[in-house]
Amino acid sequence: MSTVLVVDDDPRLQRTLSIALRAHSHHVLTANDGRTALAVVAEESPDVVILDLGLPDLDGTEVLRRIRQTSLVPVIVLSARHESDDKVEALDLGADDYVTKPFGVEELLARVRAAGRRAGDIGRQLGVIETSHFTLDFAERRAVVAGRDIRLTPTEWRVLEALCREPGHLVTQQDLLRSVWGPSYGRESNYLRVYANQLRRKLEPDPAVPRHLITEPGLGYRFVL
Amino acid sequence: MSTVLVVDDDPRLQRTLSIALRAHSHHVLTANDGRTALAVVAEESPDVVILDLGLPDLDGTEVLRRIRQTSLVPVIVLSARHESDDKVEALDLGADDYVTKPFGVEELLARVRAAGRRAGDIGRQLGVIETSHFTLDFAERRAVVAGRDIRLTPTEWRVLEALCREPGHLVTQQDLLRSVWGPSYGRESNYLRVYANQLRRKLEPDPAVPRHLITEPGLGYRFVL
DNA sequence: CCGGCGCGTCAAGATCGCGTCAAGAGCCGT
DNA sequence: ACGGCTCTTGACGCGATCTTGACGCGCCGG
Repeated sequence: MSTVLVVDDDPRLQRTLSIALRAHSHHVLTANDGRTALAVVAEESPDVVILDLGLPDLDGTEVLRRIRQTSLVPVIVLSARHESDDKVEALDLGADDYVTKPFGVEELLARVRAAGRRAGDIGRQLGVIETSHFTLDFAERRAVVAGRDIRLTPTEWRVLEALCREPGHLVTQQDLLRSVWGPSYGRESNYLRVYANQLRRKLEPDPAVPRHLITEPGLGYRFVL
Repeated sequence: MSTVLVVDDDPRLQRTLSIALRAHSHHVLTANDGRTALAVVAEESPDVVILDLGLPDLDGTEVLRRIRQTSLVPVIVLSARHESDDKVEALDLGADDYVTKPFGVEELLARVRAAGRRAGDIGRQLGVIETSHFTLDFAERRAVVAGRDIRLTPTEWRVLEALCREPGHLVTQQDLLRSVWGPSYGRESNYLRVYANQLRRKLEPDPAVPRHLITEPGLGYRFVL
């Protein structure tokens, strides 16, 4: 399914994890120290990294920092229970999750799946969305409506992204506001009405009778292909 | 996913909680004292509030009381004291959960998830309800009756939610009124008759002979599949 | 047979949410 | 500094939705 890099200097733990991960059909890479880990991340670009903070050569947080300089790969940090400061630091540096030892293998597997899923969701670019009337290329930021190139503003693109992540699904006003304008905009405002209007004018065949950008009164909007 | 407000005057605890919550992909807002907390609740309408009772300016219970004057947001109360009086008082004032310090971060995270679920995703838990004649998708707010998409109003959905929580079971008029129109509407009124009527017209094969939305005279209504 | 009670039905008025417009502020490149 | 493009914000009208009151009908007990 996915490639997981296990970074740990304890051969026993490494072995246990490898077996468990392979049993769940992950591809497993291993590294015993920080330098090797960095090399493997660079060479193989794994989908998930499991990183023990207690390493022989480099400090675990240092490894994490360097990984983050070049990669957004999800990192799950392992640490002994008492090193809570490390934990805090690791998460600040961009770890995606932490697990304190001792831990159950099942728990770790669940977190690997979760991390992979989160990354996949983020990484999954919207690519191209096509309807009978217009085409949206999110990667290129190009919109073609009825054969003509149309300019959309940055905010319009972001609204569309939030709506098109799951075509056909309802997106609540709150979700829309938060993913476009940030967490603080949880309440109603004119934004959505104005931008829904704007988008309909630019995209819909007949803005007065929306076919793709559907409003769900009191709830939010739905984008249908 | 959801926005959590952490109200605590201990910077260390605040930091730990923030990091843990962010690691589980919540948005985090913080407040060091009661006044700020009230302002943030009013301005940002978070999805969950974690409230420490020991605050510098206002008494924690007072903060809770004022939050409840304007908002139904789920509140999880933290307290160092083992005094059960506080616990009782807090729960009376409308706290949704109560955690005594010291506590495990995982435990708190679980309670945040639980609180968020109770409050936000009421519809989502119901999933899809299907009968021989119509299908209701509460998450997507879609109703298909005899193969056709039917539009239901927000209040109609809320009534259906209350009815469908336990298909086949009797739901009393009081329960219905309370869960749709709020705690103050314990008394009889026309609401239920009007909306039962409305729903039957939209959903029943023959509104004159209800097969799914059954009246229990003097008691309430029953939804049967 | 009669009267009360509870439910179904209807319709009118009040209210709410959305679409629309436009003015002004902020930002950027020139 | 200037001009153009965006974003923000307030105002307004309209249609959908909610609320409320009135009325009729059937059931049940007196």
